[in-house]
Amino acid sequence: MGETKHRTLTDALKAEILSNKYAASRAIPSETQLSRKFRVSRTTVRKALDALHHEGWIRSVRGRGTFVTRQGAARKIGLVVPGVSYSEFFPPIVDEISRLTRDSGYTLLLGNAVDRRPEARARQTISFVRDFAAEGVAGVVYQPIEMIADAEKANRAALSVLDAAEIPVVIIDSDFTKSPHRSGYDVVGIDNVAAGMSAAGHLMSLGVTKIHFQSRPLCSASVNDRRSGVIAAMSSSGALARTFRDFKAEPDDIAALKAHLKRWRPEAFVCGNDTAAVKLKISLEKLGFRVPDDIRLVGFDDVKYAKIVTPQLTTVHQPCEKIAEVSFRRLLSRIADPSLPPCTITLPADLVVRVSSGQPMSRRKKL
Amino acid sequence: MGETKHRTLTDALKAEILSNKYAASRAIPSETQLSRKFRVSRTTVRKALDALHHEGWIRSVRGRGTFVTRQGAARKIGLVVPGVSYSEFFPPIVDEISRLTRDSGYTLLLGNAVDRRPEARARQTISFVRDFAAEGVAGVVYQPIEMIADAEKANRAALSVLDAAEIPVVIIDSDFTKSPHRSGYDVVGIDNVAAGMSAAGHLMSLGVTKIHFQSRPLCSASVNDRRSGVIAAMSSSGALARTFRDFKAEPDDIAALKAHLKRWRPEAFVCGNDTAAVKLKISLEKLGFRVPDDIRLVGFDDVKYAKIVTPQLTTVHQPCEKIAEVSFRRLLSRIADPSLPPCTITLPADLVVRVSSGQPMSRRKKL
DNA sequence: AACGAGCACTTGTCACTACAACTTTTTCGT
DNA sequence: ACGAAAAAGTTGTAGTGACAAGTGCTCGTT
Repeated sequence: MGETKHRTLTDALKAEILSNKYAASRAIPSETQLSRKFRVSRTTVRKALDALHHEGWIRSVRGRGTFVTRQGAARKIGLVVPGVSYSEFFPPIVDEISRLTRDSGYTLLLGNAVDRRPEARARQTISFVRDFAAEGVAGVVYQPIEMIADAEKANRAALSVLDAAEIPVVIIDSDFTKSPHRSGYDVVGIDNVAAGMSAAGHLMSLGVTKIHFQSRPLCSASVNDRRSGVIAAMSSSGALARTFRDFKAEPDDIAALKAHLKRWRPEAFVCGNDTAAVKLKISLEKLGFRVPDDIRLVGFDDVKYAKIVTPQLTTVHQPCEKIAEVSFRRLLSRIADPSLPPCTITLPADLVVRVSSGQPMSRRKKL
Repeated sequence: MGETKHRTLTDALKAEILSNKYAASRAIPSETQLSRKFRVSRTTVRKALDALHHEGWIRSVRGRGTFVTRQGAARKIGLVVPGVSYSEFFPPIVDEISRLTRDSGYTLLLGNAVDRRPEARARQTISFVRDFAAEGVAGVVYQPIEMIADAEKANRAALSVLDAAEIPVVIIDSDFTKSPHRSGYDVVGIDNVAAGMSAAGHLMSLGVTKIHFQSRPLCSASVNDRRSGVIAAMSSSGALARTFRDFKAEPDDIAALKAHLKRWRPEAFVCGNDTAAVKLKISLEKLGFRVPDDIRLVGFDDVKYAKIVTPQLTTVHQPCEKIAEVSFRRLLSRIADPSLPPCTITLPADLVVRVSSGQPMSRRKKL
């Protein structure tokens, strides 16, 4: 089969549309004009146009002409991430979304805020979003701004620009509003509450009772949900609920850690994420505590170095590629039908048991 | 435009395919035969076949002929619900899914287990599922069996029949496994943890501290998640977590209720669902407690009579139509691409504040 | 100046023809 | 009797021609 006339014509027209040759308000050349220009019959032209119509690039009106649709004109997708290099969560997501956009005939615009200071990243994010709206992207995959004082306000400000231009948005990782509130956008990520329950449930099954949760002062909604999951798991076994404590501090704040350990004597820390868990391990060792013999640790995300550090980190795996795939598909669906009800899509997050969570209590006592 | 020749031919062929006129292994009549039979040109026949091909009913092989696809042959959807009449949750879902299946050219097979005894409903469900598999349905929307001792095992048994036949399944309402575990199927429902947080958060904002959670001894995973949400919300304001108590009993178990009230003196009950809340209200009144003056109540689901009973019930609204719509769309997606990763889709569930949750504490004390 | 008829142009539908690419069946030569 | 070639059938591609249905503009009449 290979290259047929109508197929080459389809591709040629796609390329012309992508290069903004045709304004959205004006009609593209008529079927007879196209048949003359490309030296094919009108039948062939119609077959090519049918294909484009089916893929949502154009729409035709009898008597008036054929027009490029909004989606067709702006076959670009924006991806907003606050600093690819600052987390191991994003590189695979960027890779996967790049692949998917290319496969679907879209162009990817990457807005990667790279400033070290979170406030500057917030400002950068807003300027990216403005650019995307000006470029007329068909949709945006958005990772919320975190680690600043009024994160929700900053995210609202950025997304209101896209709302004004009626550009669909899918949020990845987790919503920027604190549970149980919702932002009203689609969200794709893992079930952080369930992840927290898995982490705590594992420790409890080992016989651990005094489980504390470490999180940084300005933490994201996902970390809050993980904390909720830990509490929910512990309270499901009655009395255990009373042994929960928060350790809300930077993981390398040695003084705060020392005071916390002395006062509450935790048996295990569940940390907001793997990065914090590794830092906390270093802090604990500085204070003379060994992991997992004296204090057990569990993290979240399953970053690359989680199985390289000593001891290997027990953590909850974050399926980045699948999150990217699902969020992109969802964005395409929403571009096709903006009236879809906003929903949260969560993917399974499996606990990966390694060394840092330790052995069962009874066995340890025997040694 | 109206009825064109190719459109009537498309519909005629669809009807013929639906009536099992053509075996999947044999080719349907050739284009020239169809053009003679329907007295139209081959151009028109091809246009009709193109449409059917695009909708996934048929596939053609050059030189051999045109064949009905698996999906085309089995354009039936199964809907399994354990007793439409026993809950206000299901009638709107059945209505909506009936409408959507019709609109999409599918036939709906309804498996409605109607026995009063839950164990009998479980057996009925399995026989429905067998019938569906024998009929060769393209997919099943499944509401898990509840209220029996080993519900998870029963659900697994029913769904394994569909797995063996490689029939896609979407579960509505909530998974049949206890959090944080997942069954591995798609799930469409509300975020029950967030709903529980909303309910408790509302009571806390009124100044209530002693919030208890009522649930029946054999409750579903969704009720467990709601309970987790209540606990999570209460523990986020520190000391409050210690005032939580479970009241795990039938809502019309007066003796148990009396003992619970005397021992713990709750200020409010969050109930597993609206039905239980209304029953609990009656029990409370029998014991001389008024709602909301002595005890506040919050339910879940926002059933029809929630705003008819006295006092009107504060509850969390369950968006049944949207759940039906989203689950059906998801099933179609999964039929089209069975390799999609299984995910949980949750929709927003808004708190509806009415009378049963009472006034703010301070104002009440003034009166 | 306002209005309407007509004209030029658009897309949508339909028919017929021709051939290419491929598969299955039949026929014919060995 | 067997195998290869031919024939007959299938879908896929491409062209031509015709008319229907709808839009927008022009020109001429009132």
